[in-house]
Amino acid sequence: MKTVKPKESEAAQTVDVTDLILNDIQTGVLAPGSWLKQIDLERRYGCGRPDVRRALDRLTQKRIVEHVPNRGYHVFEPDGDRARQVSEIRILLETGVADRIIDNATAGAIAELRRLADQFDAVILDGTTIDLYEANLAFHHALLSLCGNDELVSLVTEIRQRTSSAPVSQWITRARIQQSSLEHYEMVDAINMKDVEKLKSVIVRHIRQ
Amino acid sequence: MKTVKPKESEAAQTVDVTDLILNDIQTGVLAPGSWLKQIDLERRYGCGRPDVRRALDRLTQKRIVEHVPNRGYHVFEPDGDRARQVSEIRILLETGVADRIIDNATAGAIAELRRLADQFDAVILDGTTIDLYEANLAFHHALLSLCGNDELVSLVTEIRQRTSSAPVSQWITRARIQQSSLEHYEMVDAINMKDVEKLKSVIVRHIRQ
DNA sequence: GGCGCATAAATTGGTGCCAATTTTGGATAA
DNA sequence: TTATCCAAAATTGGCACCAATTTATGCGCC
Repeated sequence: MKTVKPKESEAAQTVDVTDLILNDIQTGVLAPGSWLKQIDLERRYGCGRPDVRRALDRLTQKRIVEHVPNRGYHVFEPDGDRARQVSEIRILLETGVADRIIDNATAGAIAELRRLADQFDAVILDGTTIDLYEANLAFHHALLSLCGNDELVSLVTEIRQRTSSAPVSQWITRARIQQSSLEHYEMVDAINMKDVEKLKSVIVRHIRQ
Repeated sequence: MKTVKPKESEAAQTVDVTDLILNDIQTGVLAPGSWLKQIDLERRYGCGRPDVRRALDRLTQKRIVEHVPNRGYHVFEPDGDRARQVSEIRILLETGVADRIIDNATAGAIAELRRLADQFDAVILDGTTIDLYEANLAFHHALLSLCGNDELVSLVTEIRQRTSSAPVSQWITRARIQQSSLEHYEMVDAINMKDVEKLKSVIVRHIRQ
C-alpha cells in the first residue's frame, strides 16, 4: 500500500479520513470482506492512530464495515436483501416528494438538472468509474434538493452510501449505464411537463434498475 | 453529578455508554444546550476517557450533540423546522409500508400490538416520562417491524432519536398523551379490519400530533 | 467604580506506550 | 505425512501523560 496523498501530509487536514476510506471502499479499492488493519490505514492516509480509530468507528456506525472485537474491522460483504430494502426506502422517499420537486422546480433549476444529466452522459464515454459515480450522485442530489426537506436529502445521501459499496457489480454493463442516463433525461422532462405520475414511475424504474 | 450505575462499575459493560448518554439527553436529564464535559461524563457513567470520546463522536454523527473544536460538545437545541422535516420523513415511510404491515399482521402480531398499546395506556397513570417514552417506542417498533423491511425499521428508529430530544416540550399535556394512546388502539383496529387507508390516516395524525 | 489585560486554572485533543488477545510459524509426536 | 501443541510475532484496545487552546480569576489602570 502506498500513501494516497503524500503532498498533503503536512497540510491542514480539511477532508476527513472517514470520507477517504469510504471513497476507497465504494470505488472498490478496498474490497468487500477485506480486513482494514489500523497500521495500513494509518500509513496509507498519512494520519494518526486516533484518526483511524474514529474513522473505523464511524464507518461501523454507518454499517459499512463490521467490527469484530479483538479481531479488527472488515468491509461488509454486499448483501442483496439489504440492497433491495434500501432501494425500497429510496423509492418511498423519492416518489413521496415527487410532487414537491415539481412544485419547487424553477426554470433555472431544471436547466441545472439538465446540465448535470449532460455531465453524467459525457463521462460515460471518457471517465472513470469514480467520475460516473460522482456525476450520478450530483444529479440525484440536485434533484432531491428541490423537495425542500434538507433532512430527507441528507438521509437519502446517507443510506445510498450503505449499499453501493460494490458499484462494479451494479453497473456492469454499459447498456445499463446508458439506460440510467436516458432515465435522467426522462426525469427532467417529466419535471418540465409537471407530470407527477410520470416522474414517479421513472424514479421507481431508475432505482429498481 | 453522581454515578448512575455504581453497581455495574466492575461488571462487564454490556450496554454502550452512548446509549446511556442518549437516554439522559432524551429524558431531559441532560438539558438541550448544556455542555457535556468529558470529565463529568467519565465520572457519571463510570467509564474511561476513550469511551466518552467515542460516545460523543457517535452522538455528533447522529447530530444529537454539536461539536465545537477546542470548546467541547453541547446538546443540540430543539429545532422546530428540523422536527417537522423528520416528521414528514416518518410519514412518508410509515404510511408507505402500511399495506405491508396489514398484509403481514397475523392474529398473534395483532394481539401483541394490543398488549403494547395496553402497556402504554397503563403507564400513563403511574409511570415516569421515561416509562412512557419506552412504551411508546416499543409499540411503534413492533408496529413497524411488521413491514418486513429491517433497514426501514432501524432507519426510523434512528431518525426518531434525532428530534425527540425534548419529550417534555412535546408531551406537555396529559390530554395529548391520552390522545396518543387512543390512536394506538385505532391503528390496531385498522390493522385488524385490514383497512389500509384508515391506518394511513391515523398514522399521519399520530405523527403530526 | 468599571474596564482591560495578564496570569492561572481548566478543558480539550493528540501522542505514545503497554497489556490482552489473536494469529502465525514451527517443532514434536502419532 | 499429517495433526496437535507451544512459542513468537503481530494486532487490537485501553491507559496515562502532555501540549494547545480556551475560560475564569484577579490585578492594575483609566
